[in-house]
Amino acid sequence: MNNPLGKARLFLKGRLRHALSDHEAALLDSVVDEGVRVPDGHVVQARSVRATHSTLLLDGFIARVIDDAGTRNIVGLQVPGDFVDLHAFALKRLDHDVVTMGPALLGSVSHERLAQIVRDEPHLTRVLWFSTLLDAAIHREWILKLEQLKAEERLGHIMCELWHRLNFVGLADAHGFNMPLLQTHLANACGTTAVHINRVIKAVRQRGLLEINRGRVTMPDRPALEAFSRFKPDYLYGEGSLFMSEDLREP
Amino acid sequence: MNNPLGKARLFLKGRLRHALSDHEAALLDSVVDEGVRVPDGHVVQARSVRATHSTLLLDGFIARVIDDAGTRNIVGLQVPGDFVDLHAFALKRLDHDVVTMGPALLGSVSHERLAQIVRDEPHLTRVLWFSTLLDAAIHREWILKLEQLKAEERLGHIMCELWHRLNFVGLADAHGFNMPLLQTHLANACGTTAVHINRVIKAVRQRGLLEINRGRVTMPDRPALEAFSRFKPDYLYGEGSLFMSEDLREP
DNA sequence: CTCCAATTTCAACATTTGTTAATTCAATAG
DNA sequence: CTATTGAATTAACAAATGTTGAAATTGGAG
Repeated sequence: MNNPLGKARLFLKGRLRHALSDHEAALLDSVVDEGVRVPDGHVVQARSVRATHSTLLLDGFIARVIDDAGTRNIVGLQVPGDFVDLHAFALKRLDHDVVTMGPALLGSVSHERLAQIVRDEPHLTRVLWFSTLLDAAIHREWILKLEQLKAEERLGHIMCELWHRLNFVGLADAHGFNMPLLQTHLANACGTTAVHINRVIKAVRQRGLLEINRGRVTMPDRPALEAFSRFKPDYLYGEGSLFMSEDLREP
Repeated sequence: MNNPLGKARLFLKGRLRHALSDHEAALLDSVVDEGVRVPDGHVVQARSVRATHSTLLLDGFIARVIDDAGTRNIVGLQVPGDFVDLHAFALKRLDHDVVTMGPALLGSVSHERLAQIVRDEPHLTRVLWFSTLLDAAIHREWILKLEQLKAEERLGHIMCELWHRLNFVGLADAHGFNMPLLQTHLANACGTTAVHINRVIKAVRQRGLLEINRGRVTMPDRPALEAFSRFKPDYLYGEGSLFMSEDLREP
């Protein structure tokens, strides 16, 4: 059953969780320590600081943040089940900060343990590698979104993405999801200003596509929102998607 | 000497080429086949098609392209020495097309060989993993650039990035570099239109910061251009940079 | 050389987004 | 309950970018 109650049970859930053997799932679970609760704004891994551990997000939201000349930019978002700074295992120093958005529960794995896995578990290594490339695929979709979409569509797109990612791990419902991000943060993630994101939120609400208020996102007609935002979930490599790497199953 | 004349000699040059032992450099070199010359617009790896090989770019330029609703968007650029679709080894199917910009020379490695490396060479595996995360770091910087910079600065930023990446592999000179991208392509990579990129090229030329014409990029005052574009090269993980992972040296 | 096609350049106008500043609303401490 | 603070909302105006259509330039093919 792939250790369904383990600390790492959400890792790659909805993607290719079944690519892990029972042994691998148990091993992964055993190297994650007990979760630690941290408050809003906690810096999980700071830019340019030598990393010795990597963090599995067990509960809550995390943003990848780059502060530059007084402006705070969000270059990525992570949801429960994401190995948020596995990148730091190979890079050792990150180019950005990893920061909690709202309180969160964090599991930690030492890089010594990860190095053992790379040495002894080639298949699990490929799965871990895969999970970091999933982040890269999401980065590319954000680039695409920023290059070709207007602010209204960008907002819709990011909300659709979050719904799907949360749905993989069982945290979305038919009408939306809960999310601690403020309008300022949405502006930072959409490459626009707080004033403009407010205009845009109002506009999509009036279109009947999306409602956002105090921690709750409501999607009255998600298919319509996805069409409006030109959102297609393939790049998330979910189970059964066009791109999913079923080949990783074979150890 | 890390096999200085080998096919893979440009791989990670300027970054942590010295992280590879002679054995690893020779091994990497041995798994790359003879280079194949391909023309402009050649699709190295198509979106959603099962990949069986990964490609090392030996000469020329390559773009990561996502076509969507008639528009062609460039979500990444690759230069000689880049393992352009190593991502496809772990993902198996890519979310984007990998396309040559101008004629190019391509080396190829089968995924069977890569799987052997992952099984038998944990340190080399980490270095290959690192190289894909370098792409992710560049993706994040593009997101940052698109979120916070105006078109003039975006253009300057992307040109500074290319200069540094080409400089790592010895293909930049003091005053600029050669590049086959047309104004249309620069527009596609900056998230703007061909008409506007033309305005912008004119503007930065008049500022005395950058000249672009028929395949040649000239930077009369690169430090000034970098300041104007808010470009800082750390995220490229070059030798001696803030973020470079010197720790990967230890096998 | 001449012609042709692709690329670059330009102008006029429309739309989107940024900026500044003020106002309203919501949550919480006391 | 009230005061206070942070967040959300709105308005008016400025700046950046998109759109359309045309003209100029360039590099090759013949």
